[in-house]
Amino acid sequence: MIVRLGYVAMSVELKNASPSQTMTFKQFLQIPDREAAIQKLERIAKNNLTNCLRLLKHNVANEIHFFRFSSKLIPLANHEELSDWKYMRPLKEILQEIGHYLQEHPIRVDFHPDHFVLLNSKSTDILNNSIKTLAMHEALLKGMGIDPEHRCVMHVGGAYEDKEKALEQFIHNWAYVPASIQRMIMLENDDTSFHLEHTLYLCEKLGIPLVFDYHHHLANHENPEWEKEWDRVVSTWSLSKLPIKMHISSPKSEKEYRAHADTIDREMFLHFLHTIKGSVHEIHCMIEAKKKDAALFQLVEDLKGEKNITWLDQSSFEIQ
DNA sequence: GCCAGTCAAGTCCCG
DNA sequence: CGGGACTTGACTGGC
Repeated sequence: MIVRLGYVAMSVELKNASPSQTMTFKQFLQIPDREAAIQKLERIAKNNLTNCLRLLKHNVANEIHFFRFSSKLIPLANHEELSDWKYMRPLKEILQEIGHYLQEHPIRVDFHPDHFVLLNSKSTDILNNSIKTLAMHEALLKGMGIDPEHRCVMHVGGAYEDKEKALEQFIHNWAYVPASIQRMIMLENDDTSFHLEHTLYLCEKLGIPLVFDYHHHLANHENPEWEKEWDRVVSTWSLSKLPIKMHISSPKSEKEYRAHADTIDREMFLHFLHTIKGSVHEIHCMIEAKKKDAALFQLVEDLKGEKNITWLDQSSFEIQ
């Protein structure tokens, strides 16, 4: 089984390369000239995308083939007071530049909008805003010339005091989600409300790939034996052009179990891999650690010399 | 130049 | 039912 490692959004190694610089609405209102304020937003967005390109180059230099973009690339893109702002126009060139770079240096890229994007809300306002935010993600991918299919990881959403009802609400709302956005989505089991079986239920019913988060599963499960459902998880990827992906992180501490540690616990990761090896040809593991790319490099160091592992490059290996 | 506080979002918890 | 915590990185203001 081939394993490729990726990391999230920003680098702790590459300096002054934040892809998430921002302006709050409050700051926006403090600039008296609205045009000037919008130009500042556009400068920030362009700068964020330029930093994304720098991050991609950093990834290529380190043979990393898997990367999650920040979802904060365009500050206030979805704000209701800025609905007249055509934010995509000034970004066309830099997006194309990123697209060209990705054609020459293929890296699997995707997004993970933060959990204010809720597809199972009963409120049409929240649902419509969520769809709007997803449409922004779609536009960014298209601007880069990337097929948006299965490029956006989401959580199921709010529990709203009744998880079974909340799951049915997701199915109900799904019909109102444009088809092009539906096909962008992957669903992840979360650490407080919707565990693996909940998420599988939706994924199987709606044909959505499931991104298994091992740490979330340890924090939130009904049945601890995820292995029994693993084949079902793999099956949700059968229609995808992309290899199965999962999230890997380690608890910060026993007390702050759900919080992410700086780095990845080697033993936990190896245990997981040995459990699933043979079930798929290739798996992509997204490292979600405080230390971002440094945690990935650390994990690679920690796995060096491990028997049954043959390194393919700086971030990929084959495990027997 | 560092540290504490602020900001944004929707949900959830507590009183 | 209302206010604060939660979460995360960026940013601001005070010293």
